[in-house]
Amino acid sequence: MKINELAKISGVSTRTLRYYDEIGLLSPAMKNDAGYRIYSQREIDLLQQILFYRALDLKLEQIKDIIHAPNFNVMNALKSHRQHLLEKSAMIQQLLQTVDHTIHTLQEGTIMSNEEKFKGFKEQLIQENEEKYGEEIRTRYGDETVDASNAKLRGMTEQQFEEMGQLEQNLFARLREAMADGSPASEIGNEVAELHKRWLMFSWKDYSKEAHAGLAAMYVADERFTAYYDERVATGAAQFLHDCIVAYATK
Amino acid sequence: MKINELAKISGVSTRTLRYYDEIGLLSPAMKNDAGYRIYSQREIDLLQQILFYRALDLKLEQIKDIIHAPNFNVMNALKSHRQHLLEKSAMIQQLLQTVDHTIHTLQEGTIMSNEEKFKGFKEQLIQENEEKYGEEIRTRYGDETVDASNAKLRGMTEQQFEEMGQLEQNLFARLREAMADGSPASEIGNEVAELHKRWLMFSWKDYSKEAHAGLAAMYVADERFTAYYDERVATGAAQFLHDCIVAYATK
DNA sequence: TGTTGACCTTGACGTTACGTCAACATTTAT
DNA sequence: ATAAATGTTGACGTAACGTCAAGGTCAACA
Repeated sequence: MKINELAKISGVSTRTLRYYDEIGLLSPAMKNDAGYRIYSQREIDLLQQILFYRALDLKLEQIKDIIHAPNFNVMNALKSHRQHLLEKSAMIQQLLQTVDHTIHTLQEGTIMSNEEKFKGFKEQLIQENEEKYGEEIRTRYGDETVDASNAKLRGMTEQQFEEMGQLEQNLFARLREAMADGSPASEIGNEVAELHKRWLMFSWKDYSKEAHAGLAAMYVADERFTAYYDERVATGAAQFLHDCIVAYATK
Repeated sequence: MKINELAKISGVSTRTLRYYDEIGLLSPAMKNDAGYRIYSQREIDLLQQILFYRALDLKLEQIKDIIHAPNFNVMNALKSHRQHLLEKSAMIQQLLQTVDHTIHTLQEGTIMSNEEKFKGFKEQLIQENEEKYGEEIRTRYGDETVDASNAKLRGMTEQQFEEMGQLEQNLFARLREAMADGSPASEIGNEVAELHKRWLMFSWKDYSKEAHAGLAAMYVADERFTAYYDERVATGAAQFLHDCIVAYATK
């Protein structure tokens, strides 16, 4: 029986059979004068065993031992292989959990575990931006603006990111002060608008007073924006910030 | 920051960093006059993202897209990766089941599923042989005989195995005819004994009339042997076969 | 100033189980 | 006789690095 016949009845490629010969896993019974590999019934049977163990995902080296070592302990080999599979399975379950968590996080913007830290945080912010305001922003300013914004956010360094956070805290504080002061058109109200602009510039590629005022309008029109500031600063903060920005932008 | 520093704070090898540079996944910010790779804060951040995705078992090519393609859909990538993991997990569960089954089969010699086919069938037969008659045969003829028999059976080709099955069918048919004829010492009874001898030779290394007669004695003494023939041929078949063999062996 | 040692570079091989040519020999069919 | 099928060996490619090897660079110390 020549190599092609064996390949056909066994379902493996001729390359595979040559490779098995090369590594000494399955050698032909003989070679004829032309150097052709000639296989006999014995090799068919051996190949069948080989394919059985290969289907269990054992390494060819291991199979070689099982098949050719006269008193090889197959049971031990299988048990250790079983252990190996179990470990692999456990790892995949772990990976699945992490992937699921990441997907969920991207979708819902939930709280991150410490492990996911900084990177996860940035991704979440991008996602939140997109999901919550992406539609409005896209409608108002076009796709390019949003994508560029996300890309810029993505490209931020950790340091820049921290600066952005500090700036926002600063904004919150000044906003509270301005609200206590009473007038959005005051100097402190002006400062609030400027802080907001600087904060915005971390993710905006181009700034315009119109766009700034447009965003401010959303701050009072969209309850999610409103809630964000009202929760973090004080009730009415979103409205007050809006007023500051409008005063600043029309100044 | 030179390559060793980045390697140390990130926990990857310098080889890995050079490789990432080579494939364009993470290039240093610049190279100094000596050709040293110089990394900046930006690369630290990128590397962090890379390692996060790598931990999810994504291919570096995929990570490259995620990190560098400006509007790459991370969500889709993760979802397809999740699917991939699920499939891998299913396969491993499948493998575990097969391995467990194989281990169990080796241990207990239970019935095989069709999947395990020929190879499994041979193993099972050896196992059955051992379990059912191993003790008696070992006692009567010694371990060598049994082990050699099993080894011979194991070394049989599929073709030989089929021949053996056909021979047995033949034996059954002639046995029925001989029983109808009435006398175990007849010519047809003689033929039955010869067929049984040929059948036996598939697993016996050495044949002797004494051993053949000894086995025949077991055919009537041991209910498991008796049942085997009585079920497959006719009631009293084991006894009749015994008589044929004795007549043949003492002829 | 020379030298040592730490650190850097590129280049290349090894890993696993084959797939995929390529160049050439042989067998089989027309 | 010739074309088609089938065989051979040889070599490269795959994924993500580990592991030398040969040689350049840099800071420190005698």
